[in-house]
Amino acid sequence: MKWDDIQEMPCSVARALSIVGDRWTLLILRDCFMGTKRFDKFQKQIGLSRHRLTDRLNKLVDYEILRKAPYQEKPVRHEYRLTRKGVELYPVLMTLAKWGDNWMAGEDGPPIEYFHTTCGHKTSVELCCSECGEEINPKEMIPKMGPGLRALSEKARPK
Amino acid sequence: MKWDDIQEMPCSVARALSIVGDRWTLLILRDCFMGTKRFDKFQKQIGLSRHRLTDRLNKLVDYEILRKAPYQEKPVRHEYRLTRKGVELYPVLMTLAKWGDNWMAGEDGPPIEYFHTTCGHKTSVELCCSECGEEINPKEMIPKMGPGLRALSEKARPK
DNA sequence: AATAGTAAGTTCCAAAATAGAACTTGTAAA
DNA sequence: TTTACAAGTTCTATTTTGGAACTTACTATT
Repeated sequence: MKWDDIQEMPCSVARALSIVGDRWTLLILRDCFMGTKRFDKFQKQIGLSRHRLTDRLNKLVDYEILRKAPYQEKPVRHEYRLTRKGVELYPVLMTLAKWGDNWMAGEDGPPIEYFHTTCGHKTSVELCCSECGEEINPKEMIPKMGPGLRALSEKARPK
Repeated sequence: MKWDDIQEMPCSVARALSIVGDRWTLLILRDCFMGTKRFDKFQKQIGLSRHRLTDRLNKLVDYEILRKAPYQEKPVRHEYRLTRKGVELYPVLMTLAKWGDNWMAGEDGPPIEYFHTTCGHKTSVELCCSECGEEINPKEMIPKMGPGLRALSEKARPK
């Protein structure tokens, strides 16, 4: 199985990972959420090769997760900004960060803490049900075949 | 920057990605949450090479995200089960799935839908503040230096 | 006018990671 | 005796990556 084939899987996790599931992309997006916008900043903060960075940024632009916006003429220079599609990856990064805080932080504690300006408290994120608002326990979630899968299986045996 | 160095970064996202940030690991864990436990099942469902699968499963066992449990003697066969540390990656997978549903599903709609047995509704997941319960908007979250980073900067200039 | 600096890349090559197929081990069933 | 199964291991060709040097288009400094 080649990496590009992952995108064809009828699975939203696989499809998402086909874009962000490599070594660097989520680190680039983490930096975006911290305000980084320019090529050199990404390169210094993340420490990946310029070659790879070019690649990844282009891919993110192709998929409309970032967009290039000129910030000067002569010579033209662009910065990379999150689109709405990109901003909506925030929960992925925050849940990763929370897991890292809980399981990888060592005895010094988490490197970063978060404050929720809306309520004024030091906070952490929780995954909640959109309907009842309760925190989600994996055992209480039942996956069922959705329209995407049904459409596929109908194409497979067309009557 | 080599991939193994990522783990040393004072960033919980980077540390988490040093374990789960490769092409296959999160797909393996997705299958775990769907109930897959055995080598051959993983291999067939994901389509990665046996070699890679061996590697990734061992890594997940080393990091105590999965553990091996014997399910027969003669010959001894093991299955792979999520530990608590592993189960706590559920929010990462669900936020990825939600993003994939929203942005990668095509016109047939999401392949899988979820039902929350606790409240009985078809649901999707939301990221909420642990303190006030409101849904989180990235702009309302302020990152501040935490104890992990402070400890580091004190080691850097000892007095 | 010459030199250095900056931002955003591109080119090149050696090294590392991967895919896919074949092989191995221990066992049971036909 | 042959076939099948589960869970790997070994092998080689291919792909991806890291890192350093180079490029382009400008601005600032000497």
